[in-house]
Amino acid sequence: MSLDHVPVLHGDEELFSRTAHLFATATEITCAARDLNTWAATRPRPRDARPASMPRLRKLYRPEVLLNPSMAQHLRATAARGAEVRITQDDINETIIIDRRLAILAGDVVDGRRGYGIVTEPAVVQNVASLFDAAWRSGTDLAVYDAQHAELRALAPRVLELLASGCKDETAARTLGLGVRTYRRRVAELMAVLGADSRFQAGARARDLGLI
Amino acid sequence: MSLDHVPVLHGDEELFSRTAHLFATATEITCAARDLNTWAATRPRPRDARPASMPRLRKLYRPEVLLNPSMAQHLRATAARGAEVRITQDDINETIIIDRRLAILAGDVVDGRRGYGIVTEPAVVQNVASLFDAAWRSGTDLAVYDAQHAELRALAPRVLELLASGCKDETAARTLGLGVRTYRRRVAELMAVLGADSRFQAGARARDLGLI
DNA sequence: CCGGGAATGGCAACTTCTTGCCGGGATTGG
DNA sequence: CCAATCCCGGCAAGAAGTTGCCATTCCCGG
Repeated sequence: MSLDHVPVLHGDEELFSRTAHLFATATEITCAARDLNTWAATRPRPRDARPASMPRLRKLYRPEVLLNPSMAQHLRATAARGAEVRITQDDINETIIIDRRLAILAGDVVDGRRGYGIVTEPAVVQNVASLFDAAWRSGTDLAVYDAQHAELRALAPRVLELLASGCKDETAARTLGLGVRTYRRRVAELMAVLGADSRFQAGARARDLGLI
Repeated sequence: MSLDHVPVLHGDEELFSRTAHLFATATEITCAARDLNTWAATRPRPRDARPASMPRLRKLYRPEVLLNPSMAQHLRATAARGAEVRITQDDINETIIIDRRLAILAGDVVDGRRGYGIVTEPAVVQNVASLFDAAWRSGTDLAVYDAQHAELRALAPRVLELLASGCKDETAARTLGLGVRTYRRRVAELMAVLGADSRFQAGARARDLGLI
C-alpha cells in the first residue's frame, strides 16, 4: 500500500469545484465536523430543489456547534430537510465519506486555505468509515440533545460574555441574578459542551467558534 | 455639529481604494491598533520605493502584537524603515489620523467586513488626535519594550500551547522543565501582556491573535 | 391535593491559581 | 575575587474555582 499518494486539494473553492460531481451522484454521504467552518457554512445547500434522488445524509457534530444560534438553526434546517444529525462528545476528525468508497479528510489551514486529503484506497476508506460509525453510534440525535440542553443555550451567551469580561464568578452570578453555585454549574456545563478542561481552553474554544 | 454624517466604508478593499490618495500625499500619519488584522497586515507596504516624501509615521500598538513572531517581525521592519513604533498598555481604539485633519476609526466587523468611519470634522479629529497623543506619550519605544520582554516571548508559544492543552500548572511546569512558581510567573506575565484578567479572557484573546 | 423530578442555591471540603517573600545559584561589572 | 543583580523555585497565605450534598421550591401528572 503506497502511503505517499493522497491527493490534497487546497481551499474550499477547489474542493467544491473538484468534488461537486461526486456529491451530485452520491447515494450516501456521511459528514463529521467540529464546527461549521469546514463544510456546511460555505456551502449552504448544493441544490435543494433536487428531492428526487435524495441521498442518505448523516451528519455528526460536536455539541459546541449548537452554542452558535445560527449554526444551530442551520443544523435544524438540515435535519428538517431529511438529513440525520447527531451530536457526539467524541473528539472527531473532520471527514466526509461518500458511498463508503471515498473519504475527504480535512487537514490543517495553510495560508488561509484548508487542505483536503482525498482518499480512495478501499481499505483506508473502510477504516475511516468504521471510525465514523463508532462515533455515530455514540452520538445523540439532534432533536434529543437539543431538548436536553435548551436551558443551557438560553443562558450561554450571557455567561460567555461575563466570562470574557474577566469578572469573578461572584460578580457574574449577581449580574445574572443567580447564586454562585448555579452560575458555576452553568460554567461547568458550558465547559463540558466545549470539551474544555480549563477556563483558558474554554476561552480559546469559545473565541474559535465565534461565540464571543 | 451633525453627528449623523459619518461616512462608513466597508471592508479593507474599499478602505484602501478610497483612501489610497490620502496616504500618498500625507506628511504625517499616526496609527493605533490592538492587532495587525486591521491595518498593516493586509497592506504590507504601500510602495516602499518612495523615500522621497516619506511622511512622519507613528504607530502605536498593544503589547500582545509582539507575541506573534510574524507580527513582531513586521513591526521591527516597519521601524527599520523609519517609522516610530511604540507599545502601550492603554486600551486603545483602532484609529488612523492623517495630517491631524482626518481620522479613520475602525468599527465592528459585520458580515466579515470591518466598518471604517471617516471623520473630517476638525473638532472631532482634534479630539481623537489628543487621545492618541496621550496614549503615545504613555507608550514605550518598540526597541526598548522588545529588549525588556525578550525572554518572555521565547517561552510564550510553549506556555500558550500548554495552557491551550488544558493541563494543570504542575504538569505544564514539569513539561517545560520549570518550577511551578516560575511557570506561574510566565503565565502571569503573559496575561499582563494580553491585558487579561482571567485565564478565560487570556484564552479568548490568545486565540483572537492567532497565537494558538 | 399529593408524590416525583428538576432546578436552585447555601454549605463545605478540596483543588487550583495567585502572589509576596526569601534564600540560593548564575551572571556581570568592577 | 567581590558585590550587585537577576532569575529561579520552594513555601505559604489567601483568593478563586470545582463539586458533592442536601434542603427548599416549583412544576406536573396523577
